[in-house]
Amino acid sequence: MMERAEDLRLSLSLSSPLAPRTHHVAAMLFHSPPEKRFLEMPLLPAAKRSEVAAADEERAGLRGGSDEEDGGCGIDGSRKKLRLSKDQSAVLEDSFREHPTLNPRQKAALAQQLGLRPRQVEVWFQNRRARTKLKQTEVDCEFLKRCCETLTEENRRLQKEVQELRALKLVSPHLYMNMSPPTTLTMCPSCERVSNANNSSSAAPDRRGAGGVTAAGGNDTAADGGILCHRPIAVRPQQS
DNA sequence: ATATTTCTGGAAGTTACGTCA
DNA sequence: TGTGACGTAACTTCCAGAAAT
Repeated sequence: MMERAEDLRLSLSLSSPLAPRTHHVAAMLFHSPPEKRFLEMPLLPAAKRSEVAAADEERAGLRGGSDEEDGGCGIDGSRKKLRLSKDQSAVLEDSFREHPTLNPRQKAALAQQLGLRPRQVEVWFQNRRARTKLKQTEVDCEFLKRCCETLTEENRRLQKEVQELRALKLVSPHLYMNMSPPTTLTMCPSCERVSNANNSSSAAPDRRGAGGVTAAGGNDTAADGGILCHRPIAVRPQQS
């Protein structure tokens, strides 16, 4: 069904330029036998090189026996990067949707099915998880940005309301005391509990007691421009 | 049963290649 | 034709949990 990896690499340069850019297969540095890799990474400390050699030997068991000769590095040690075919990408995507992480058995089966080395399948899944996470982070970031904008706007509106009430209190205290309380419903941004200024025993209980605070009392709610948490913003003026 | 070492696999970050505008 | 941006395969390093000693 699938071409062998060698064939894919062979067909790389012949592949259609219209093919999606996501379809790559890499001929990896990892392909090279350990001795060759040491020549290719002279800057690696000796201790590190033996570590890599150990890892190579360890992983060799996972690889097919024909991997030695198809190392992806040129004579100059440069990496070659090849494309996955459409079919390979589709299969990998399907598999990823089913289970974003693979156990060794699944990895080996998938590798065999696609004509890739298990290591390539492993890398593809690692990168795919990273891309998914990055995308999700972007989405979350966008969502939080919108939340922030909404709250900023709400805060601005409430501050204006407080200013108006203060002004009213100064100009006509009698009217201020007799006015019906604001009907604004307020949601705490952190706990999302809604409080109704007309009902102090609303969904968000005010732990500071029944008295509440006056809008002009210099409390630490919207009047100060702070974050509103568990505190009703619009409160009934205290009756004297 | 507990402590230490080794192994294993994933996340995060980086490098480098191939493609396209 | 050269170049920079971009996507992504492959790599390195670090870490946590499991397995072995």
